[in-house]
Amino acid sequence: MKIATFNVNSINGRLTNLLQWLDEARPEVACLQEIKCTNAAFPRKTLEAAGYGAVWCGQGPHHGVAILARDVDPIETRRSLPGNSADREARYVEAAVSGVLIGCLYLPNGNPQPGPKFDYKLDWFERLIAYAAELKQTGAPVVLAGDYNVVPTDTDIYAMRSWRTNALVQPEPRAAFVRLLSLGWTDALRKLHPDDVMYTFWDYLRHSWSRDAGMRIDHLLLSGSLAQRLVAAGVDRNVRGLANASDHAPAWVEVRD
DNA sequence: ATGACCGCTGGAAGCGGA
Repeated sequence: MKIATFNVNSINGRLTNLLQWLDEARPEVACLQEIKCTNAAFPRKTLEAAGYGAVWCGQGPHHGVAILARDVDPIETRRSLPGNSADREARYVEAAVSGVLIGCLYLPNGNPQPGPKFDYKLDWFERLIAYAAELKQTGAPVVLAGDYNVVPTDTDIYAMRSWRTNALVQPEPRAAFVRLLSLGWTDALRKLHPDDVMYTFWDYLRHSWSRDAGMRIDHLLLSGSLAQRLVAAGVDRNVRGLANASDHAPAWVEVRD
């Protein structure tokens, strides 16, 4: 079973790229972030024609998440992260697919920092950690996949010089990421590729793609029972180099059925 | 490196992104 995560940066603006990637990579599950559309504007029929059922949580011009599943309809289990009923941003959706619980998340960017947006990021992270602890205790096979907006270590970024004050590399979110892992979650790409450069994002600015000035901010975290089934993990880098590309590339894991 | 690049809304220029 192949499970992928892909920040598409507008699902309707990226539909051709998305369909081409689905056709080539053929993931059983695809977690999407930044779909940037209302619930009504989600391209359900087009994806269905391509063989993918979907659940989605849209919001209009920003944010928005979705889970696609090949040949089946995902069974929606959540459409927000618990812990703050006043939080209206569309950043979490969850569904069961073929016996695996899929959490698709879009963690707040947090810039500029310090400031209210950074506080919101850290608060959201705390809620995620609390909920991840609950999920872990169930013992169910779970993947928490998405755009975490955290560069875990300095080896996950091409250079620190121009990013040192950026919210993506600050000690607080990095410590939160470590704390999340320490609950018993496995960073799948790092587990199988401990020393490799595995960037998932290249800024549109400064010719970042052609210089390979990237960073790893999209992650797939596996619960214990799912981590034991992990057989492969990677990044579909080529997707970033295509015409009209998102600034992110898909990351994926393969787990034994 | 004050900058750039992209997508959205609205129908210009500003916001959000990372």
